[in-house]
Amino acid sequence: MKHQEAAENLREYLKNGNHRVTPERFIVLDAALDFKEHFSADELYASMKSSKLKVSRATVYNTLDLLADCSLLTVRNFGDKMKRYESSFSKQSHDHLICINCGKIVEFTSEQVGEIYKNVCSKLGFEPVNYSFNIFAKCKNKEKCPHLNEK
Amino acid sequence: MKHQEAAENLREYLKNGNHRVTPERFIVLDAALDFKEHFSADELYASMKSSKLKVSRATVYNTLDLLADCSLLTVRNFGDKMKRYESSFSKQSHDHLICINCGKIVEFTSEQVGEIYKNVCSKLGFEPVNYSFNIFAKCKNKEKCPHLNEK
DNA sequence: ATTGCTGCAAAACGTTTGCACCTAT
DNA sequence: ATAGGTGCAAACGTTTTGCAGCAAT
Repeated sequence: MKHQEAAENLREYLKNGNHRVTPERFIVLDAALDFKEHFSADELYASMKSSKLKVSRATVYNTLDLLADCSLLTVRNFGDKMKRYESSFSKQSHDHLICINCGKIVEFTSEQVGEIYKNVCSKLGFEPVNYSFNIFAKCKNKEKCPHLNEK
Repeated sequence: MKHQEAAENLREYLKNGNHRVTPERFIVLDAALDFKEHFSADELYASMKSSKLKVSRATVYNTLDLLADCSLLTVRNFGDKMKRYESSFSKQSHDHLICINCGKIVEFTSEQVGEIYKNVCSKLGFEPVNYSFNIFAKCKNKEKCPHLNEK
């Protein structure tokens, strides 16, 4: 258990929610928090598989939902068909710019967006839950795009 | 051909891009622009089918991509697995708030978001292409959510 | 005549589900 | 003892693809 604090949070959440405290859930948590950057459920599953961590695909998917529910992971949607997850720890809140040449994801922060988010909710009479702000853009010199030839 | 101006744009785009000017493409265009609000590819296909418009599913999917490429349609992604499209005409640019109780989509406008979008791109050295700003929220009184029992 | 487009069905893809077994409570 | 979770494979829903025939150029 590399991520003690997160594990404590998870344990708490499980107990309060009539969920069982199973070893698989902590294995997935550890693997997810180890994953640098954003990952999809299947990427995590594949990575765990190759690390000989024996948790089924269904459990990985289920557990990721759970970890998102208890805010240990944040869900991201970059316009393709896969959900992405990222650790909620160790990083201030941020948004994403996706390069449409190469798929590279650049993170940026803007406090203003968070304010707009709250203002819109209060103006429309909704309780804020979450928001997603993604920018799609391309390098100004297409040829220079550092990742253009990666995929 | 109900949407003359759009059809002209499409014809232009097709000719410039080594695409053929086929009747199917204009049928899909018309149906798409007739569709109020946001729609998925399959919703449009189903609706066209029940209107006896005989265009295959593959052609609907291909044509929607094409129409998005030439900016007659705008692509939206609301965090579920389906892409949504909407007419780029007749509406000022806007963003979306999605009710997580009922799925209802509320549109709002904020000029500030557009500015942030451009600023971030120029600061990071990217050419702006597009952005998506989605707010996920819920009605303050869950019981009152007008669409809660719809699905 | 060429080559891109269409329609159809089949495949692909990420994700969810059904079910029998297991295990935390 | 009993929900709830797990693993596996099969199903799912959306989208893409392969291919033979067709039609715009």
